Amino acid sequence: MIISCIFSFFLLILHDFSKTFQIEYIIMTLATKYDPSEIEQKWYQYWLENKYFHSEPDNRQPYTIVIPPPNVTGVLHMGHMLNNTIQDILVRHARMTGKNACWVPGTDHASIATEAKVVNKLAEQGIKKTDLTRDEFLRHAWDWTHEHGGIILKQLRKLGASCDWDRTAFTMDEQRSEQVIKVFCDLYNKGLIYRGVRMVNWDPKALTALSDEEVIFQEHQGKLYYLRYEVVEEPGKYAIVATTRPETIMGDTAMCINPNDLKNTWLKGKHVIVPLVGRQIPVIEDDYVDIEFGTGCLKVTPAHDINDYMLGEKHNLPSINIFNDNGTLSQEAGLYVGMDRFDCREQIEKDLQAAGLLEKTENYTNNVGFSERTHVPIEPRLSMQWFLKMEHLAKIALEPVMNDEIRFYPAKYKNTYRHWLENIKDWCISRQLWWGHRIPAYYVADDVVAKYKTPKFIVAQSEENAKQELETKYNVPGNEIQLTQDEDCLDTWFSSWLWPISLFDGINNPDNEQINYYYPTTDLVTGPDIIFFWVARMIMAGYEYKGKMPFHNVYFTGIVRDKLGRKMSKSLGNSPDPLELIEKFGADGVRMGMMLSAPAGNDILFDEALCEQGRNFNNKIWNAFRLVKGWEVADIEQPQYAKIATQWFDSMLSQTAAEMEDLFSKYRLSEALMKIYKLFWDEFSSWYLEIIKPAYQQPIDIVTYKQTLLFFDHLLKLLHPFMPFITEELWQALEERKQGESIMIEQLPKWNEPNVELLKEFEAIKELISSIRSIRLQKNIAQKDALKLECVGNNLYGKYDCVVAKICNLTSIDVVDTKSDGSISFMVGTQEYAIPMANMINVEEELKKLEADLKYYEGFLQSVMKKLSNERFVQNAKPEIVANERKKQADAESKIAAIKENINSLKK
RNA sequence: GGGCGUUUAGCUCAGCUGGUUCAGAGCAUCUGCCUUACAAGCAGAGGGUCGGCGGUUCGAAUCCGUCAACGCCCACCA
Repeated sequence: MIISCIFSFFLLILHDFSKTFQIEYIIMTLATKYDPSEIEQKWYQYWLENKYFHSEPDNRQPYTIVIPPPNVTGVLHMGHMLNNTIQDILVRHARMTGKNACWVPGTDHASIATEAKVVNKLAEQGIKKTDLTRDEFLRHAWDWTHEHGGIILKQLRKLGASCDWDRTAFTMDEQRSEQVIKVFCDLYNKGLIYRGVRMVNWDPKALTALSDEEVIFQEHQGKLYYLRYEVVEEPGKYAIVATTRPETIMGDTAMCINPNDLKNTWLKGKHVIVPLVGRQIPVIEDDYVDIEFGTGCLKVTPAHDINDYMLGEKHNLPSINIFNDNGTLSQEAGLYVGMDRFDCREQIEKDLQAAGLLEKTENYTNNVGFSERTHVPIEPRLSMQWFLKMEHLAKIALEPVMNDEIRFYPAKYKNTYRHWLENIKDWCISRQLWWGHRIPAYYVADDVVAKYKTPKFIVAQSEENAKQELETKYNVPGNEIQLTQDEDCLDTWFSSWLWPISLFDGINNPDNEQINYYYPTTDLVTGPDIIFFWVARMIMAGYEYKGKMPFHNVYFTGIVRDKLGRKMSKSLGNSPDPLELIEKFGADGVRMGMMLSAPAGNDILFDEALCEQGRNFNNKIWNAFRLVKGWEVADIEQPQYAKIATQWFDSMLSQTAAEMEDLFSKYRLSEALMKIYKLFWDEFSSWYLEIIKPAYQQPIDIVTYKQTLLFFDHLLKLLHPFMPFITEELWQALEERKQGESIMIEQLPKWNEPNVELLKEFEAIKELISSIRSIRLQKNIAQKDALKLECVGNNLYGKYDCVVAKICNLTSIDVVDTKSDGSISFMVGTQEYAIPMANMINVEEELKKLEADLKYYEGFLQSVMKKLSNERFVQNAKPEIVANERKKQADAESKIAAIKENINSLKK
């Protein structure tokens, strides 16, 4: 075998040198560093031109993702990068495994956020929203949307996102709007939507009601104020009330004590005077009051606190609304009129102090609700709003997630989901905003209501329909009908929850080909922060309107944080600009950086170093390509080492591909990426290519070459979903390609059955080679100085000799009974090897090493023996475990014997 | 106040139903190399009582209990 290796080596040397220049030319034309900038642009354009992203129903299995629509006027941030990288990987992978993949992009009108942006922009131009009519304002908003809308989608293209852009939708485009309105009417007709006065979360900055989900509770360092309320019936005596909000005393309509509170019994049936205000209010009793808190006296302000509101209802208290909608004090307050609520708090503290009505203050931390969008403290407020009853919808949405019909990755969010659904309250769906879907309720003039006994309003898909209904159902003559549409618009999420259906026109046109083919969608990739806002509600809408789940799987990404674990934020300045990153490391590099540490559900600690690792990997691939394409090919016999290497790598590739497929099915994408990373870098580049690499200026045999190109092709395909650009560039250059070919529409190959025995043996060979390299390093023997290898007793891995000889520059590999004097020996498994080292070994050093080895193995043997001599172990453990221990024992014993022999021979 | 989760090498994380894939991976570190694909690289090496304590078991990173630290979600205590 060695002879045949050497023989082919001579053949190589004898080969014609004339083509050397050509080889060097090819290598020179490719830079040593991969430069992604032009390449990315070029291939994205190519993909678009060839419409590879576009999908239409056919007879293949569909694979569908709907994008979580980013805000229409938003810009790309790191969260989007992560989220969309994952989606693109899934979509590209699906495309390459025979599915008809469709990734539908779009944007969200983001009612409150966009309206705020437009208001700000107008303010910069000196225009106040209140000076504009609704139509005028909306015109500005649309202008703004057209100007900035879709920037974010353009940015996604830089990332390589393979969205079907022909399907780009907007939550407020005509088709989507029509469906939203239709659903509203339908739910109203089903009795699930109602209108009423309720305590809601009021955002005094955006001037709108919010849903419970849009309120974020945060700890807030405040004060607890102890106020003195003089008792009417006992002048000069005071009841002390502890409150965090002294500015609401103008709204007090009672003081409440717990009937079982002995220390406050004296207040029963009495009245107290509200400080500063001077108004008398009754003392009422209710179990709700916590005797231990403060003084046990609670001021009751039914208009401005949800609990006080409930007390007010129960005890029939009047309600005084002391705030305007913007959070300033109203006329009804009587005092501090027009002052902001927080200024008022400060002022009232001073005034109470001055009046001697402030007993004391204490530092106090409490939970304050803030608006998710405007970040101002929420004001609980009584107002007329539209609500959606949730009981029925929650019921139909719970089971499918709990029984894994819809799978959550990671599954821990099932608990969160269940808890929310089981404690759900009705959804406040009206917003006092203009930018959004206007509520399709049409108010009938009062006289008409009286005259024709019509309802006060008609809910209908259009004004026209409402009129018709009045005419036909209530016999109102058309010329008497004057309708005014409700001023409010709908919560943004009331359109988002239809997204997987409305994108395929499934509400308007419930039996169309598109919805029938693409729905239910396959995967949803989103953040756990919108599990209630969006995920749960889409599931509700899915079952309510399609009778089916909206998606089969939900992949929850983590939050992107900086490497110190802090959330990325503008104020911290720790959020890199994604486009700059792409410029610096290439889209493929950044994609890899995102994926390297992004297991589902874990927050990712983003570090530029990860993108650098991604870029370095690109470079590695690039250079491997340069090497392979730089070879000159000759029609010569395939060397044995190359034959073995190709067999081995074929198995390695098949095995890894299978493992990757398994990881994909579990949504463990970062692990799949790590698999292919190691396969390419370690197994392919460091082992395979190094083994088959012809000597300098020698050609490679055609069989090995072709096989290598095939391997390269397969590796690129496995890599493509993660790194679409470089893989396309190299795949196109790998062989002659026709116009219209692309790696992204190629299918993954059918893999061979891996040869497990071969893989196992090859690992031993790697260990052998590493050991020899290690000896070279220790003994400072250059690679060019050839060595001999002796196999003591026998040669277990003889068929790989040509590989070892080539890589390690060995002149011979011989089986010997006793190794040469002055040789260094080592073991690979149970096989002992020796390298003759004429005069080069340091006996003392070797002895030291051997003795350390001996000590280790003796200790190891001892622990094995301890187990084996334990009767209970031998009795209870599974037989194969016991057998394994016995094998360990035998191996250890033979190693110990070999080491002892070595020591003895060295000591001679 | 309730619920969930996390704690394994310097960092980020894998370790399924307890025993050779059990102490792993990538990065970082250290040593030697500008070796003719790649210094954005090559070769080699060193790092951990698996958060603490207790229990179950022949055997525990893995199961149970408990404590601690951190994180997330939910909740109307002024």
